[in-house]
Amino acid sequence: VTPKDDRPYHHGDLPRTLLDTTAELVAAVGPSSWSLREVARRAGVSHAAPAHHFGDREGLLRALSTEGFALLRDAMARADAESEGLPPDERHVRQGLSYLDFATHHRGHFAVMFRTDLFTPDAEWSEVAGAAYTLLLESATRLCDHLGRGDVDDVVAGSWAIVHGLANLAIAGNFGPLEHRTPEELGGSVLRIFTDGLAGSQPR
Amino acid sequence: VTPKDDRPYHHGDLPRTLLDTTAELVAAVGPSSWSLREVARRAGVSHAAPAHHFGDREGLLRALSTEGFALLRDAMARADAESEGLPPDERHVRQGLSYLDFATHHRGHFAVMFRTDLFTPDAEWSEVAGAAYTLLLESATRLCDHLGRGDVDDVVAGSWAIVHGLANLAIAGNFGPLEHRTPEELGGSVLRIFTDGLAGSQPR
DNA sequence: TGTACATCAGTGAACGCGCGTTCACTGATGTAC
DNA sequence: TGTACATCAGTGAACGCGCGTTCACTGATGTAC
Repeated sequence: VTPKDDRPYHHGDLPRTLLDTTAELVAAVGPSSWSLREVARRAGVSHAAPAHHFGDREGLLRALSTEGFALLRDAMARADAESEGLPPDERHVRQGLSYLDFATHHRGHFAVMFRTDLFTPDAEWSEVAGAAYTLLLESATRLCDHLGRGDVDDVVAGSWAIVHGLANLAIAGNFGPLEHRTPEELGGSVLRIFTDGLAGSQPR
Repeated sequence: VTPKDDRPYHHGDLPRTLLDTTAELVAAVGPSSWSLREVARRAGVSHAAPAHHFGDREGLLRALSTEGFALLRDAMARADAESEGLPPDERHVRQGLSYLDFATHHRGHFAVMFRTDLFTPDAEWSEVAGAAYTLLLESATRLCDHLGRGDVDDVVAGSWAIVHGLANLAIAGNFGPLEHRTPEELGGSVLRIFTDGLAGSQPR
């Protein structure tokens, strides 16, 4: 099926195109200022077309967020699988870097994912967001077991905050004199300092 | 001067009221979805009044961001002053906590401060944002000197990311099972793990 | 193989709405003399 | 102390605009027989 022949009436895969277009537009103007009509315009369909697949504005936003968490979950799972056999701290660092990589390369999705003030989460969203969180929790737990620490919460909060914060600062672009370093470089260094701290001190 | 007597024609200090109202509204609906007319409505003035003091929408946003950086700078300077005499790592932690405290208690300002995609920075903005950054840089440098480390960039990026990330996650409210801990508690633990890592390992 | 018909995808006109900005205005204040 | 006048703060009507949503429609597809 190749609908390349001069704009047929039926699009081919409009839902896919709409998600891609929305991600692009959100990356450019933010998760609030995009409009359904602009998405339709860029996708080359009438402004009423999106309603057929996503209901309304909120539905499209929810779908984009859900897709984002699925992509993040997959990226984290991949990092986990590819680092099998390495020490828990190294695996934890690599998982963090996969988060950072996802955030900087899927800015539209990332900008929307946590914005539950902009859409009402449904069952699918909760499931897939929970799955991503579970991967983080498992890696942190493994690391704590390895080090004999009981403060899993601190490890989860710390590693999440590091990569989430770096991602947001890098995306905002107000990173001051740090802009000559890539987020990945900085992320690697900072995460390793953090895991060094975990290895070298007791919870207090 | 007490203009309490039944809504006089002149407001008293409308610019102040407009900034406060905008901060509240932005905290509630985000840095894009607020409207000039809603601000005026809440401030009890006509919708054309804000233009007198801030020119246009962008001007009000810029003023709010600038004020935010001034408040942050003051909070960080206070933390610095109050921790004089303590070891550099402890002082650095306290500076970080002052950032976290500022962010969670001035959500309207914080939501706007780094959004230079929404307004064009002017000289005053650059000065005051630079002043806040300088305080961070000085604290990180002092800590590095104390520990004999050369990677000031990593220390700046790490501590900033930790508190910036925690603040964003806490504000977004999708903090998962971590919600039973306050951002300040978590911030303290995480920052100390980070400084432990700085003390216990060499830059690599 | 052909035809009728149900289903689905996308259209385009219409609606009502809240928005930012402009502009001539009016009310209040303060200063010069 | 009083008066004229300039300046400043806030008003309210008007404008044009892009928006999300609704709705009757039309074009395309696929299935039953």
